Amino acid sequence: MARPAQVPANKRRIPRQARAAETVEAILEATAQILEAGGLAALTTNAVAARAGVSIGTLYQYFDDKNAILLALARREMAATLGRLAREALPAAERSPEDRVRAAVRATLDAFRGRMRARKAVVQAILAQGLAVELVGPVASFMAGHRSAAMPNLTREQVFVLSRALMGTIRAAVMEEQPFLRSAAFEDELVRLALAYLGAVTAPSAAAR
Amino acid sequence: MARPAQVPANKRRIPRQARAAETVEAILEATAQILEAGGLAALTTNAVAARAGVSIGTLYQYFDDKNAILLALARREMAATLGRLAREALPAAERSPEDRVRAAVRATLDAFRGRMRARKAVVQAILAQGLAVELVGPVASFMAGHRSAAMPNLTREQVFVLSRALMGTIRAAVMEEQPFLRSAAFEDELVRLALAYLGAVTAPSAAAR
Amino acid sequence: MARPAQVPANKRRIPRQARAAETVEAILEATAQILEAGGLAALTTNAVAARAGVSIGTLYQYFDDKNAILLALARREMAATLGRLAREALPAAERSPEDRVRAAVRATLDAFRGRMRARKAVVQAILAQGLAVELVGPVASFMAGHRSAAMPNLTREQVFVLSRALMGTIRAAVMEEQPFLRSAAFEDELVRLALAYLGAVTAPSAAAR
Amino acid sequence: MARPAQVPANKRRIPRQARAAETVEAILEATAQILEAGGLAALTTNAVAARAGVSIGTLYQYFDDKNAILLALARREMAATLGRLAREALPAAERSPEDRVRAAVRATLDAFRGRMRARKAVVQAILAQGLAVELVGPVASFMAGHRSAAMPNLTREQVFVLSRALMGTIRAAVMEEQPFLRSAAFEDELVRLALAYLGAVTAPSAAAR
DNA sequence: GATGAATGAGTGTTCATTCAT
DNA sequence: GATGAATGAACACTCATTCAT
Repeated sequence: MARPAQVPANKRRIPRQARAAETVEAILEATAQILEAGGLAALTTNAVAARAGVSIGTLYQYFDDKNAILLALARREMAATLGRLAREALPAAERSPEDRVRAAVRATLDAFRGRMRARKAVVQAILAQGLAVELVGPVASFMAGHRSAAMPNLTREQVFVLSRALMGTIRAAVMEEQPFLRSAAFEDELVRLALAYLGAVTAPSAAAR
Repeated sequence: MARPAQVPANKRRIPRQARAAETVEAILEATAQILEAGGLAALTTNAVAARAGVSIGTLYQYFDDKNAILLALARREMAATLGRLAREALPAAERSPEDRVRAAVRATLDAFRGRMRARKAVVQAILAQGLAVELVGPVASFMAGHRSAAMPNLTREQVFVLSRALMGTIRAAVMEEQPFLRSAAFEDELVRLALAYLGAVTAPSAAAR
Repeated sequence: MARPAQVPANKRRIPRQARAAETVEAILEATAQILEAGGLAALTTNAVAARAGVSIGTLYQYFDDKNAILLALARREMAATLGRLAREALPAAERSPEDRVRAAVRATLDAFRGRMRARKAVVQAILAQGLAVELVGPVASFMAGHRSAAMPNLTREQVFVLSRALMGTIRAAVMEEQPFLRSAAFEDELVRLALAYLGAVTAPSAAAR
Repeated sequence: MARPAQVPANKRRIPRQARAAETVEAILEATAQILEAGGLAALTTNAVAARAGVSIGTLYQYFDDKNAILLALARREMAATLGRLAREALPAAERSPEDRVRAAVRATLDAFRGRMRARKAVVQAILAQGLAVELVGPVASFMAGHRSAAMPNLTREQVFVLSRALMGTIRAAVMEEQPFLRSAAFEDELVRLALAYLGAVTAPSAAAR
């Protein structure tokens, strides 16, 4: 009777009490930890519930299925990356192009420096479901959007190439667990790559078919 | 690298007779077809055996476990890519830098244009096991090795950035099933990216820390 | 029969206040609706509580367990059938035997014509627990009792055969969702069956062992 | 390779070896026993496998799902009933109508005299899925078919009423575990019911609307 | 060598029920 | 009295792998 009218499109419970919010957080944290420790193969619903200190039933009160947990985690991580971008890259907007690019590169690198294996697994799971666009999209459009202010409009392919070249390289470094992931030299090369490509796009002399 | 013969140096039988080689081939082909049709989730050993027209027991006569099949398939695909590189990129070696880069890009693109889903699944499975280095390595070192002939020595990081930027971008296009994967515009941008980066590395004016 | 009041004589609260009675009614109505819409498989206590606009805890304040709800619903439906019989069959008592039989048949058919799926599910659930006697009993004894007034005393077996033949045929029509359930032809045949059997019992020439 | 081409429309294995046939039989027998002992509620796939002395995986090698086991059992029981009908009712064909009806009634009663609870559960399960027509149909059409030789063609409703009145009454006796199920008096009344109805249908004087 | 029947640990998921708030 | 978050036993089902034939 007279429900508070908060019930969303998806049928699962939305936490209204403090305890419930804590539970959701515990589940996501447990998921991240398990991914971190054992990768995607170790991620079972029972394991998540156990590590979250929650019964399996509770887990299903907040998430439709195993996948939904992964998705929620991915969204959370993406939101964190966007936040970092906003915090680090935007303030650099008035400075030189190089500074701006470097800020963006560093924000992305930072995003991957924390829980590598967890991120790896999340990324993997997301890609396996064709949800990449939904989740990577915001980050890419952020990059493109804020660059177009001082730069020629990039084509669809150019935005894609620039964002994926950077993220793909970082991703590879994460996946292959390259030792130089945290080095300044690696960051420098990424910046060089982005600047060079942007320069080539702006002055389209070469590389014409 | 240079393994003695087709199948791993493990305890399982190494096919010495024609029929055995056919069986192995049938299993690998069945695996590729199933991956292509249904992705990694559809790949069960029973399904592979059935499609290969072989009993499940026979399958285990040639492969230690499910993973070994995937690995063998990955090796086969990598070998094909290397072959393409050798065939397409090497003959272009005497021509302009752009031609050489374009040949390499096209060879890599070609490698991904066939069985996208199968490749996607193989790549996914391989990455999930941290075997990327072993398998991607040869391709990367090929690129680096043959470029250094007419080019300044690249640092470890630079080889990594160049190869992974290209492969990562292509990989992303495959994974996200981007419509422009087969377009000339996409190939052009990849070439532009590689040339720009190589140019920046050669003339290291900007982007120095 | 003549139970003191609505709900079982068990340990759970007997509604004494208006609001409580409404709650019980809401729960029963919700149960019927869910059975109607999705059958027995869709009947979960949580679904009932939700549709009744009541918390799951409240539901358990009025019913011992899920089964008790089903039982209460069954009793309610049986009471309705008995009421219909009393209303339709008794007034016909002074008329011809055929009229009386037809009135009884129609009353029974009517009882099944409303919420077929709900009835089906209730009947199913009841039968599954061997409670048929308790619930079908009253109806059967009604038929037998009121017929014996103007008719030779029937043996135990005969009462059983007559009542179950009619109810069993109707039940089968409901369960199999026969299209002619609502047809006049079907009702005619049921009447014919009952009259023929009654006639044969009265004039026991044939069928003697 | 070169499979014997026995593979049926459903994907599950059809037993080709003797051992396999035994396994299927063991599973069906276990199912009947469990139903007999504990009813439908006790029928879990694990219980069936355990009682059959078979692993749960084996069970699923021969049956698509739990339901399929029940269906197979139902079919087996129905086949038994049909066999009994053929054996008992057909030889009586040249004798009096009463003898023929009695033979049919007895065959049906016999069918329910064995494992009452198992039958009860099977019947219940079948009805719950609307498969009644498929399974009861043959028996009903047998009754109708062999009667029409010496008797007026019955309408759809009449065949239904006759067969379901008999089976429904027997079913009720089984479900309610009536003590007279095995008595001669009960059989007599069933015969009387069938004969009376057939007589009334043949001489349609009464029961016209 | 080949077969395929058998295995069983393990998975995701449901839902009746409890009890602290 | 009412709430709804939490519980966890139980379930149906999968699939990599073994081994007697």
